[in-house]
Amino acid sequence: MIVSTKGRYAMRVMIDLAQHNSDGSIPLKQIADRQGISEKYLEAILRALVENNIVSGVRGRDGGYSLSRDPSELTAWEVIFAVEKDFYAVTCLSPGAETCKREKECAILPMWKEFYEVVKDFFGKYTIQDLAEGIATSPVII
Amino acid sequence: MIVSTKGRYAMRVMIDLAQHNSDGSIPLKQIADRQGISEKYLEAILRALVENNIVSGVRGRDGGYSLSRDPSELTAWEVIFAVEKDFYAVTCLSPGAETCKREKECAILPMWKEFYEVVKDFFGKYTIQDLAEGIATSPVII
DNA sequence: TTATATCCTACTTATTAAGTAGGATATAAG
DNA sequence: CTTATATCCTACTTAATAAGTAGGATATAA
Repeated sequence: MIVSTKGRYAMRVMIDLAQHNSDGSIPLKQIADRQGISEKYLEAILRALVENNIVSGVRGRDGGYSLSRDPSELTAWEVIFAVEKDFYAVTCLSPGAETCKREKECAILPMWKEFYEVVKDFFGKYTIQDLAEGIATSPVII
Repeated sequence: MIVSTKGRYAMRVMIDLAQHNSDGSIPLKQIADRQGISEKYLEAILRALVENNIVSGVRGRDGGYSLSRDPSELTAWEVIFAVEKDFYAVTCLSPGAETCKREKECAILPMWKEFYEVVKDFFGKYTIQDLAEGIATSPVII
């Protein structure tokens, strides 16, 4: 599977938060109940989103989570990239990877590089607002 | 990582076979040596390719592997899809998945569906011949 | 002070990726 | 018909990641 449960859940949480964007901070428990996701697992996902400045968390009574920017300013790419482990095409392109000896003569590396850009652009063009409003159906699909 | 070592190796094997396409059947050992990949691991990858009618294997003396079609008729998509476990966007779209209860009201499913098509089209437009000839650099990358 | 939250560290378990071992089967040549 | 050379096939092992859990520290409004 290209996108794991973590990425999938993260997207659902974002849509959920967007749909309750005017309600102030939403407690984790509420989201978990609505989405049918384990509280503890959701907590880990939300932490990754907080660390990447995608949502902001407020502690204590009346606390909870909310989008850190307007949903029209947040893209699916940011969300997926924040929670998926190494969302690069191949290991060769991961920042942590040691430089490959075959790199210069590698006939396929340009394809992998382009693929990363294509994926980034694809998810980058979907804003959370679009998705929350249900405008995900694209004319590209036949 | 979106594409695993298996998919990466499979692509390298295909390029290798394309570059030795006129030499008849190429023994596994030769490919493994050239590509620096473990023989036994390569064997598993080649089996998947054989099962998907992408390469054909000939047993016995003077045996080996060769492309089952002209490299211009083989795409990166076929190769990657054959060796990667479940190369779908999300579990919801895997043929083995039970039908999701939220499917009708799911705001994100159309995006996942479109993503699968985008990935398929992207790798589908690269033929093994293109890659073997080193025509992978695309004007799309800046 | 207390109830309600998020934050943080450290686990456990399941699944997949990655790699290995050894024998069965086919085939061309001597 | 024997032998060397291959692929085929089943079944492992080990490492890494995904998925989920537990429990306490910290912050905050009433």
